Amino acid sequence: MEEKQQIILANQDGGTVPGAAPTFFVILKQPGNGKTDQGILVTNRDACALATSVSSPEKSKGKICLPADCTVGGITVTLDNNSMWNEFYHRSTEMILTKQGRRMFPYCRYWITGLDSNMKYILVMDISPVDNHRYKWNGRWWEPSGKAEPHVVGRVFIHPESPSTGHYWMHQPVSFYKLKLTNNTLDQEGHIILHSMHRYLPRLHLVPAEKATEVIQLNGPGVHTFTFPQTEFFAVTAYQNIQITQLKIDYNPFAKGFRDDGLNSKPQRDGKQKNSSDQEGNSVPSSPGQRVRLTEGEGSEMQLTDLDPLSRGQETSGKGLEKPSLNIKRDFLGFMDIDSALGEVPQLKQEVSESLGNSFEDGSHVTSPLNPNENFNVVIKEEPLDDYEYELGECPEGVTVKQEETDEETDVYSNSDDDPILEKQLKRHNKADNLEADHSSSKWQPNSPSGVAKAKMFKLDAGKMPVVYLEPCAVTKSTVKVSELPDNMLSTSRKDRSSLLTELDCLPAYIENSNETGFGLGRESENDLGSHSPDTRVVQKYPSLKEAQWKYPDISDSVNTEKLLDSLKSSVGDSFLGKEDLGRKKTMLKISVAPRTVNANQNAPPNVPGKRGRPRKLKLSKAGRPPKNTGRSLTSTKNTLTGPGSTFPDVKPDLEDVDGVLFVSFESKEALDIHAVDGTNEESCSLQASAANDPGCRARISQLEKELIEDLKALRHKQVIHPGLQEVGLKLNSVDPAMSIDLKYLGVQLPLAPATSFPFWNLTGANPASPDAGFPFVSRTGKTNDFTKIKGWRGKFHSASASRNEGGNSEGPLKNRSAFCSDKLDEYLENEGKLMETSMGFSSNAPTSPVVYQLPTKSTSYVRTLDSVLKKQSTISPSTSYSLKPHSVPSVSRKAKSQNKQATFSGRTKSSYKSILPYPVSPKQKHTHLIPGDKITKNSSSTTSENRVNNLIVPTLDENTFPKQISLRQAHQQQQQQQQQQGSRPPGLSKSQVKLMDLEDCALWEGKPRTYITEERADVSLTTLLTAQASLKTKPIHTIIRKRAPPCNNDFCRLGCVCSSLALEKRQPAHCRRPDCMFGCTCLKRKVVLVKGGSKTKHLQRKSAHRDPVFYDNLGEEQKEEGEEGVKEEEEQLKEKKKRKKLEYSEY
DNA sequence: TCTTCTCACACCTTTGAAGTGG
DNA sequence: ACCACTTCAAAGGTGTGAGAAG
Repeated sequence: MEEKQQIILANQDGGTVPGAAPTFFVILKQPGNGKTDQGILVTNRDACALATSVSSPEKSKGKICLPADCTVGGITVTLDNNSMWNEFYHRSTEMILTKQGRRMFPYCRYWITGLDSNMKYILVMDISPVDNHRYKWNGRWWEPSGKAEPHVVGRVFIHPESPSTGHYWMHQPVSFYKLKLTNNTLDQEGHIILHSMHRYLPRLHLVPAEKATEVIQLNGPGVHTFTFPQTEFFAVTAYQNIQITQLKIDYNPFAKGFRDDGLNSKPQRDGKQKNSSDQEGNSVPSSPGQRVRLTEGEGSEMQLTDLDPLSRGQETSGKGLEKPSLNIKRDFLGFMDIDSALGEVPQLKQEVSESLGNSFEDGSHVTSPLNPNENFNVVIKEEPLDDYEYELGECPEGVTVKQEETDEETDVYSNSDDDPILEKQLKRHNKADNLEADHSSSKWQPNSPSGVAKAKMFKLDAGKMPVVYLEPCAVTKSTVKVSELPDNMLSTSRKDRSSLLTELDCLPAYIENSNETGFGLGRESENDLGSHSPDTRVVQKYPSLKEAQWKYPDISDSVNTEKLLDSLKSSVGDSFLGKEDLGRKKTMLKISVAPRTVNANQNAPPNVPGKRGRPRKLKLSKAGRPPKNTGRSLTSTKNTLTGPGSTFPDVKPDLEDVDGVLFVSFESKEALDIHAVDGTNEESCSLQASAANDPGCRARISQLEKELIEDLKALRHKQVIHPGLQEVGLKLNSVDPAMSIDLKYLGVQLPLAPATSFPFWNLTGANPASPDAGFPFVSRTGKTNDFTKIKGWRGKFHSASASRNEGGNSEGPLKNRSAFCSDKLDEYLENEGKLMETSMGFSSNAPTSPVVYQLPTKSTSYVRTLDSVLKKQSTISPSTSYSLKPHSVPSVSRKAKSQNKQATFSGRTKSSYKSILPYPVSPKQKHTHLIPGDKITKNSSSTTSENRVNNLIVPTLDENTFPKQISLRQAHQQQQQQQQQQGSRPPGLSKSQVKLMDLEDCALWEGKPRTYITEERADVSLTTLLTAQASLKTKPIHTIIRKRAPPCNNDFCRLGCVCSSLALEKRQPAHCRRPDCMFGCTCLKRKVVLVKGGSKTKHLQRKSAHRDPVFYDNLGEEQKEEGEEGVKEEEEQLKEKKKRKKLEYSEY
């Protein structure tokens, strides 16, 4: 078959040496500089392989491994993924063409050396037809089948990071993985247009940009072209050779799903590949198992089992195969692993590479003037076969260019004459300065508003070489020569590590959005210019790589190859010459580079290295993810949440003030399970200390544990209702999971009141395993209410539960305990209740005892814990700490910190009252106190002023700062007691604060809520706090407050007096006011507060954000809803009367 | 009828945003 | 506020297989 194939090829190629691989048609060009004997150096093996190469069966190809190096003019380009290419090449590489463009796999990735570190280069890749034939797959190999269709010239791929300095190019692999192939001749995306069932060879053009003028002739001086025969491929729309398919599947990470171990593994496909498998089985291992998969990124060297030793020796690196993934880093690491045995570069090898690289050197185009000393410095990029009839219609841009171009370059283009262009090129080099000025002034103005770099290749006339334009970034209105780029762009810093960035910036055109379709037809747009090769950055991190990167294979084969090629060159070269004469096409590269300052370049957004990913859409909200405005959700959540410090269920902490708020909820079964499993035993342990004072407590705890366990077993969906809620008759089956209900209408106080006041408190509070699942979880930042989204939530919950065993009331052991578990909440509540009980009995002078149970300070807890809050608050000024009574307002700046233990203890209570009174005027303090408000502002989009008004004017008892179960009323009583004992205003309180407290007390005793704001009170507050915001005084805040009944001490109010609520005017429409309905008026349904994110979240958040967490019951909302809000709520209330109020305490 | 091409599909990787926590 | 890290979903790459087109 090989011979047959050779014959076919020879005949088909006509004029070529029989057996000469088309690959060499492209490559070989006998230099006219008298270096003929150095012509193409290819080993016999390679020659034979090449002769039979592309279309020959794998068996013949399998014996060779084409060299990875190609040296031209002292510049060596190494095909980085040579092994993979060879493996594909052995099976006749195929590349899929799609209408939208398909990437190459393997793609071309090179290492380059020998460049001038300071000089800038532009890397251009094009794909040229290997011959003038159309091929077909006969089931075993490719065979010519007719004449090729006209090649669409003018499509090139300019490396997105061009131009960059040689230093940059040499310090990292140059990848062209973004190059896309298409068979859509009308493609406007800038992809390279190929024809299916044709044979192509990629070419790398290295164009010096340092002194290059705007127009660069690709076959001009200084331009080096490198080709690698192994990169030859057949363009197809569907894979013909199953082996190629398998290789692709094996090596391409995106095809992982089709691997044998994958779900999509393709069954053995006989198809067209009738006998090929057998053939290959003998020659080249094609099975994936035999190949080393680099997809795993292990960086292991490819095992070239199918290659002979010589071939192996030619591998540039152990990692010959391109890893399927684009993970450059891994690739790079793989590259690091080089074979030291390969050592230095033999000169002979170099020559071979050079000759390969010079393949198309035209006899007429000799050495590059830039490199007169180089034997092969002149690389002539002629179309391999000029007999192609280039499609004029596909490249009409030339006209456009001419129109745009008014300068001398335009003329050059239009002339498209070899000599004139070359001469001009040379002239430009000689007098670059003059030309630069001219060019810059006359350069074609970028039309792209998006600043996208566009590469255009124009086919001026039939039979003439196209001209490549780099459309400058639209940012710049005038283009400049590459040589005119600021020197600082080449600064040392850039040259080194930052070279990438700077270099990228140097090319204004390269922007990710480069692929504009609107550009002219035939425009050579760099579709992916904007994208950056990921490789680069990785490599830069390893500057030392360069030394190690080079492996020079044994060149023994190359010598033979050279001889062989020498014999071939004459015939081949002649044929090319003849064709070239017919219609030599010159590829000119016009580079229009916008002048940039260094800074501008560095700041160029489009070329951010490492950002090779697609631009991401701005997501307003992700479906599967909590909306970013978590603050709102938090607010809403808090709106319905009842923190331990809240006296009334509906009293929510400020949105921001997560501190001190205990969010106890189970949003998932896992959490519940954890709780159920761990909490039982742990709870008892943790409560030992707290219950130590109460001998009967343990027994009760044990009993409750059992009950809870039974409940867990019995209840559907493992829903466990908090005993406190059970007491009020709440049933889970009547609860809408998506909604929560204002508990105050249920008469439920969470945390529940002390046992003395509420008989069932002990029961509830002591319940170690009481699953307070009804509390929706809110993350620390309030961004999510799904604790499963918290990193390591599982472990943390477990650990938190486990930590319970450490139990005890001591602060230390409990620090790391999570507050998410309801058992902890119960524990906390219990302790708080006891504390309250105790504190109420204490003298007002006695400092508040610390909370027995302390929550984790930080880190392990995902919410701000009470402990952390208290600690934080404990750092408040001594004046606040001195205050013995809980109500003392910390007017003193937090700067003053009390470190004494007593201060810490009292700080908790103190802090709870800190918010009761308006904040001090001090801006700093204000700021500190208003932090919650600020957050609210962020989250709820409320204006700062509004927040401040709400936070300041409304005497807020920040739930966060008042986490304990102590009710405000109780606290106030304590305060009163203290005040009575002290007989004077507490130290640290300003007169205005004291006055406000008095007013508060007055309101209370007048049967109004403590938060009742009289005009006088509002004035005082505003005067004190909002002097700078006089406008806020205008807000009729005081009118919002509704009357509230004083504590009634009625039996039916044991869970919390609802009389005041019922007495409220606002409540009338929402409640029948009948005591029978205190747990939930079915007569007049009260609004339902949405806990979990929903449409109402926003609305509720806003309200809750401004709410006084403690004193505000539902009235708080009403207060907020002055004006429109008030009307709205009225409507809402009426509307929701029909709804059934439900409280969610379910876990799932 | 055959070859070639197109398209939707499932699967996969890549990537950056979002979120958490120190 | 910053950073490191994790998680997630969107975007896009990939080959497949049925069907269309020639």
